[in-house]
Amino acid sequence: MLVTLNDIAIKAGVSVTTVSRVLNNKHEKYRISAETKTLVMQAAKELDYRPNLLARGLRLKRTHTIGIIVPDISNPFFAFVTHMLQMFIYQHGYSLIVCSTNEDIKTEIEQIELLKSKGIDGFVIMPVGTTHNHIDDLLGEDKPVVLLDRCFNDININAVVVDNYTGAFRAIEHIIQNGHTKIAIIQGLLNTYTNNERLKGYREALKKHNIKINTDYIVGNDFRKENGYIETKLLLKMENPPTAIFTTSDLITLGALQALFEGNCKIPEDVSLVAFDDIDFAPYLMAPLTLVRQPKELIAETAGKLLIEDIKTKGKKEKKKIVLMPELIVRNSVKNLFEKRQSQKYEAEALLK
Amino acid sequence: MLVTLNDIAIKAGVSVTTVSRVLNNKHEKYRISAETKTLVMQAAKELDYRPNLLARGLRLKRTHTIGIIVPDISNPFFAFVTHMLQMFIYQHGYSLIVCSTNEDIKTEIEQIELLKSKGIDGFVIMPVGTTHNHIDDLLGEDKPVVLLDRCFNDININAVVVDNYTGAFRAIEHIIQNGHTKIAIIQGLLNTYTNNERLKGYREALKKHNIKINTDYIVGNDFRKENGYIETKLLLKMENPPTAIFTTSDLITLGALQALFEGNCKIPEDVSLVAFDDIDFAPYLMAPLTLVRQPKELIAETAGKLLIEDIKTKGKKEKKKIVLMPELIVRNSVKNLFEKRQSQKYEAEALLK
DNA sequence: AGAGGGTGCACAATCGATTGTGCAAAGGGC
DNA sequence: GCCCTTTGCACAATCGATTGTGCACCCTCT
Repeated sequence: MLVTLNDIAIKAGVSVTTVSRVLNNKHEKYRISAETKTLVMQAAKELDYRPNLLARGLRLKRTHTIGIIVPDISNPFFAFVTHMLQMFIYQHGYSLIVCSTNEDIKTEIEQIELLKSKGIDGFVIMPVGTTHNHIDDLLGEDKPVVLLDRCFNDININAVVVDNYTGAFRAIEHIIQNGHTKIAIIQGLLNTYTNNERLKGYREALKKHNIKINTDYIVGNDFRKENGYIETKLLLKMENPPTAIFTTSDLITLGALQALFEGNCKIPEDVSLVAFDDIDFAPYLMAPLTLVRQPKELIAETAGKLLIEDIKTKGKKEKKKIVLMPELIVRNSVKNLFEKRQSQKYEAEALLK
Repeated sequence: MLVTLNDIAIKAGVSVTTVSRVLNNKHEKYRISAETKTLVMQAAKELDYRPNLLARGLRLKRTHTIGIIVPDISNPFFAFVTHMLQMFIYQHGYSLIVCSTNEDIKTEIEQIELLKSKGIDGFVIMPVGTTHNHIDDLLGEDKPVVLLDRCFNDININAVVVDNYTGAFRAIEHIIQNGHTKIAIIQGLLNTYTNNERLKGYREALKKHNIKINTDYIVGNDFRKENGYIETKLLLKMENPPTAIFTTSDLITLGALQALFEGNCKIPEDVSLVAFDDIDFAPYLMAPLTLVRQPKELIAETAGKLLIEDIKTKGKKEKKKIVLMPELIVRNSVKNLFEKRQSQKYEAEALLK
């Protein structure tokens, strides 16, 4: 078994109390003599003492552990954010428990309960869905919480999100400015914050440019690859298929690429594609992908800061909602339909001569 | 504060002992009357009791928590394996603490110490480097450990690895069979198990086909993207550049792609490329990538099974080293130099006529 | 009625660390 | 020499859950 305070106490010939006080640097407050102090330090070093963090956590009700609830850590966006967050908090003396929920609200609730039982100091949550009683409960118990990527507008809570609305809006507007009017969107999980905002951006952009919304072009219901694959297949089979597709997550994009590939559809010649979420390989795809990039590093670091601040101030500080701006990266996956018309015009003119 | 056994005891009018026994389903062993049992159950339900896992862990020395030490969770391969592992062990009632080491042995040692202090029940470790005193210590303390992806041949320990040697060997042989002799390898972190094996596969394949090894073609020292980028740039600038490059991790591949892209090098026309590690987007890249795929799901599941078995049998069972076979996926990133010669021959013949 | 056995539960120690309080011993002032 | 202060440390409770042991009480049998 591990070395305990008691072992040190025996070796140093003092009480457990004294050992604890020395090791916690409280020798001044409790007037431990310099002599005793070195004696204890010596013994501790020789025995290679490591505090039992379960016992300490039980006593102090602080575990220096943070829990993160993520929908799916195999999604590159979430994986990257998790990695950054762990790096950040580790520097501040915290460790991270990671829980994947597989986008299932029941699992999410269970995992949060489990983490509470483990006495963690704070939560970073990327919630599924739009109900949030379980998160309200956390707030009620004064547990530090930061929502990440997805949030709720109707509660006062720390949150770090990207302006999904504007991101989607700009993406769609970019497509429209290239002459498209038949634009499809493959949604992620319905009723998530991110999906709602992205859909709103899609709708508003079309509305602004007086393009009638065709609900047949609004498809999908899941952030995963299979969703992107199936919906793209179906879109391609439509009588009046879209000329451009907006995919709302990296995994959806992956599925869409697969379907387009199998259908022998060239991007952007046959179909234009714009994605939400950065994809590392985007520039090197058959068609370098135009996409909406989220500031991933900044998201993770901001969330980490917010949470640790909340823990240190014991929730006294006001809750903040921080909205970060995504960026549209234009590459070469959107066909310019005007140019086509132009060239057709030229060809026509040439014919007339 | 959370509800404790004591709260239930008061509400039910019995002792804490009895409450504990009822809730742990030990009413038979300790002869608790059916009456008392329902009384306690009622009270527990009404108060929405959740056991304090710190206290339980302290007492029982079991926390139902597993720690995973991963070099870099933002690496897609590691992220996927971590996700699968978490899913698997969660079904068995365990949760997962994730620690990234950033390929730093010092961090790795620290993290392992930390996890020990947290009283976790077992480790899954993807170790950095070739020294393993810290892991020997774990074995000495009878902590269940499973190595994953990387292992050491000189200790008796549970491990799940891929046959990196054969994977690399086949990849290089495939390149050779397409007529290449100037083949470069961009290595990952030196002296890691995976890197050593992959390098050995590279060497042996060349040797088998009587191709002299040019050490100028053996470059790189890190599994990250920047390494792939820089080394590819340098390779392209060589006086006598390679005609094919073997990248030994997905992030190295990403960096290499970037360098090739910037250098306006077409794959496979100008340079051939074969990668180790599956990349989701591989089929849809400008040149659909030929690569060595590792059975990721299987790796994770096997490791999970092995670890849980080891925990349940308290290390009584014999240690196993499980070697899984990778698969060479041939796409279109290797140029066939014979065909070129063929066509040159045809052209020459045509000229002669 | 008294012995013997079974039933049903509580006492108290334990895991390891933290901390308010109390109490000797030493030192100083008169 | 006596009282008071200061110094230096230990006692014991506490966090919440688990478990070996002990002990009333009741029933039954002789």
